[in-house]
Amino acid sequence: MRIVTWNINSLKARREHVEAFLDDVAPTVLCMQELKMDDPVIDRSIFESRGYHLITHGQRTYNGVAIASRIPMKDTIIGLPEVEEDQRRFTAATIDGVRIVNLYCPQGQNELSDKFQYKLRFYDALIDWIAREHDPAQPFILTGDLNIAPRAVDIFDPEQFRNVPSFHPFEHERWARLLEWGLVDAAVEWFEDGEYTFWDYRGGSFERNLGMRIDHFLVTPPVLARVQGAHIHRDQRGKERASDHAPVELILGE
DNA sequence: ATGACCGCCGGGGGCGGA
Repeated sequence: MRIVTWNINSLKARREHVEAFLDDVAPTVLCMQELKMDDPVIDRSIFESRGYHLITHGQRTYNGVAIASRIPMKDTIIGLPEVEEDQRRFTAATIDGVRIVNLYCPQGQNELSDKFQYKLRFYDALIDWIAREHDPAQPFILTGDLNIAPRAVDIFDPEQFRNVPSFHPFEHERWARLLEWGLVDAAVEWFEDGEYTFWDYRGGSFERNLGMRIDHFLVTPPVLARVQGAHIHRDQRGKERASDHAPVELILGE
């Protein structure tokens, strides 16, 4: 099973790139974030014509998440109100016996912003829900645009981002709690330092590799034992009209 | 090199993103 997470930054703007990715890479599961469309205007045929099942939790202008899967999805959750607070950021499904949670976590703007408080509440509610409803001994994947660079090597200038959202100690405290519960950063060991998943549109960040690793796969030990590799589809970020995020792929064996 | 880019809505700039 090959699982990809990709913040596509508007399905409308990225339609052709998504279609080409499905045709060329053909992942088993594609978790998407920032669709920026309401459910009724999402063209499901993009996915269904290629043999994918689809669950969507769309939202106009901002946010919006979806999962496309070649394998039928069970026990789907479309939004978790106590976590999202009316912003559409959460989908979950069980695929081939693996519980997959696809998230678009808040960014936080700056540490004095109400949006940063919302980000911290989002993580607190998420951690409570995971601990209450799940068991680290079972196969579980938390993926998506988590908007946290966990280590100094996961961000191009950790000094500049000291106490800035994406690399803030309060976020690292939440990250540590996820790991304490039993999750493991499954992709990182397959990457070199300085391999990122996001580059800002401004200032030629991609050409200069001024990026961050903020799109992740956090998995429980039964999933970790199946990991055969991970790959950042960096070529996607170099295309014309690219998303500012690259797709990240996790490869699982039987 | 985050005032410097991109997508959104709406039909002009302002907001959000990270």
